[in-house]
Amino acid sequence: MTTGKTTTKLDGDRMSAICQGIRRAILEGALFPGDRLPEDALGESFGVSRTIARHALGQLAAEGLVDLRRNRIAMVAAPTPADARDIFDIRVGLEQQVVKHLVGQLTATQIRQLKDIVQQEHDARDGPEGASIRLATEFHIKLAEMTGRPILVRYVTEICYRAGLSLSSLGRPHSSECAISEHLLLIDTIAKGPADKAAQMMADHLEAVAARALLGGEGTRTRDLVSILAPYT
Amino acid sequence: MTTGKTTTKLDGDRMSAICQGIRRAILEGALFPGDRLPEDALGESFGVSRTIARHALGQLAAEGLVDLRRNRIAMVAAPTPADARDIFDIRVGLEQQVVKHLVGQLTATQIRQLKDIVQQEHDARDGPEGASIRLATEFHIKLAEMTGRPILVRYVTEICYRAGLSLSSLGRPHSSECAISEHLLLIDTIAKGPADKAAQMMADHLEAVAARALLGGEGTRTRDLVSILAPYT
DNA sequence: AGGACAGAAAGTGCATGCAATTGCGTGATG
DNA sequence: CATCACGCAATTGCATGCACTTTCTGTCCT
Repeated sequence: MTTGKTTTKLDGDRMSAICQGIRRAILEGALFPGDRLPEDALGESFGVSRTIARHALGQLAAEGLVDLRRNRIAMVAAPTPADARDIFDIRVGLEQQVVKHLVGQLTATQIRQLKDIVQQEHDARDGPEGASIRLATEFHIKLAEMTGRPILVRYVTEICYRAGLSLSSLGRPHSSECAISEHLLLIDTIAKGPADKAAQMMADHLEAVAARALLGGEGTRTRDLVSILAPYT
Repeated sequence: MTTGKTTTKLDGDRMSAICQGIRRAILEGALFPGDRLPEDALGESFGVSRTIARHALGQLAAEGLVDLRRNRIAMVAAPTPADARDIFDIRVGLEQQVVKHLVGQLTATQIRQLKDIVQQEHDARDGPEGASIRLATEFHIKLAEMTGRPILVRYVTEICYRAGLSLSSLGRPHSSECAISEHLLLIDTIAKGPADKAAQMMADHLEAVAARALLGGEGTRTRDLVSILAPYT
C-alpha cells in the first residue's frame, strides 16, 4: 500500500465504501456539480489504489451521479432542468408505489421509526444544511425499505440521490420546515388514510419539494477535494 | 494484446460492448440464471483483459443482471418470484409514465417506426425464440425513447432487461402471438385514445405478459460459455 | 498586450503480476 | 459406503507500470 496510513480497516468492501462516501458528499452538497474527481486523489482520500477508485466512479456514473468521459477527469454530474423534471416525475411514480404497498400496513414500531427520523430532522433544523437534506432523504428511503421490496428500495434510493443532486445543482439551499410537517402528515395518512389520499399526498409533497427549491441562489463552498471528502472516508 | 485474434475493431468503448453483449445474451435466453461468468473467460471471449471484464461485471451487477459475491465467480442473477413481482410492478409504473408522456403526441413517423418493429416481431414468430423476446423488448424501449427523456429511457431499459431475465428464469419460453396484437392495439390507443385508457392498456399488457409466462417449463441449452457468447462479441 | 505553440505535467486506459481465497478432487478414516 | 481432511488448481482482489491523451504553463512572435 502506498499510503502511509494503516488503512486495513478490515474492509467489508472498499469499493462500496468509496461509492457511499461520494454519494453522501454529493447529497449533502459538499460536492458540487462540476467538481473534479481525479482517480488518484480519490484513491488517496480513501486509502485505496486508483483501480478501486476507478471502479467506484464507474458505478456512480451508472447511477447518474458522476459524469465520465473518455480520457477526461470524472466530474460530479450537472443535471439540466430537464433532467431534474424527469427525475422528479420518476420519483413520484416510484414513491407512489411505495405508498401503495404501505397503506394501512404500518406497524406501531415502524411508525415510531419514521417519527424518530422526523424528530431528528426537527433537531437538525438549525444545524448544517447537509444534515437536513440527508435526513429528509433518509425518511424517504426508510419508507421504501419498509415495503420489504429490495428492488424497489434500490430504485427509490438511487432516484433520491439523483433528486438531491438536482436540487443542489439547480435549487436553493433547502427549506426543511415545510418538509417536516409534511412528513408527519404523510406518516399519518399512510398509516390510516385511504390509499388514494396517501398516494396523492406523496405526489404533492414531492412536487412541493421540487417547486420550493427551484429559485436559483448560489453558495460559495470549499473547493478542495481532500478536505471535502475527509468526513466521508 | 494477448488474444491472437485481431480484436482491434476500433473500440468505441470496449466495456460497454461487453456489457451489451452479456445483456443481450441474457435477454435472449442464451445465458441462463446461475450460469458462471469467470472474468478471464469473459475477457478472452471479447478480446480484452480481465480488468475490463471485471469492470463490466460490476456494471451488470449494479443493474441486477449479475450476482457478484466476494471472491466468488460471477453468476447470471437468478431472480426469485418475489423479485419478479417487484420488477413487474415497477415496470408498470415506469411504462405508464412513458404512455402518459406520449398520448396524443405520436407523429406519423413514430407510428411507422413502432409498427415496423411489430412487423419484425410478426416475421420472427417462427424463428428462434430469442429474437422474439428481443424484438418485444425493443418495442418497449423504442416507446420509451420517443419520450425524449433520457433518464426515463435508462430506467425503462434496465427494468426491461430485468423483466426478461425474470421470465427466462421463472417462466415458460415465450408466447409472442398475443404480444403482437397487443402491441398494435397499444400503438393505436397511445396515438388517439384517451390517456386513461392507454395507461390502463399498458398495465394490462404487461400484467398479461407476466401472467402468461408464469408456468415453469425447463429447456435444455448449450452450457458452454464461449460458444454461447460468440454471437454477442 | 494578446494569442499561438511547444513542452512538461497530470491524468486516464489498460494489461499484467502476485497474493489471497475458494472449491474441488483425492485419499484416508470411521 | 459415506464422511471428513487436506492440498492443489482455478479464480478473484488489488496494486503497479507503461502508453497514450488531455491540460496546463511559460515562451516567443506579432
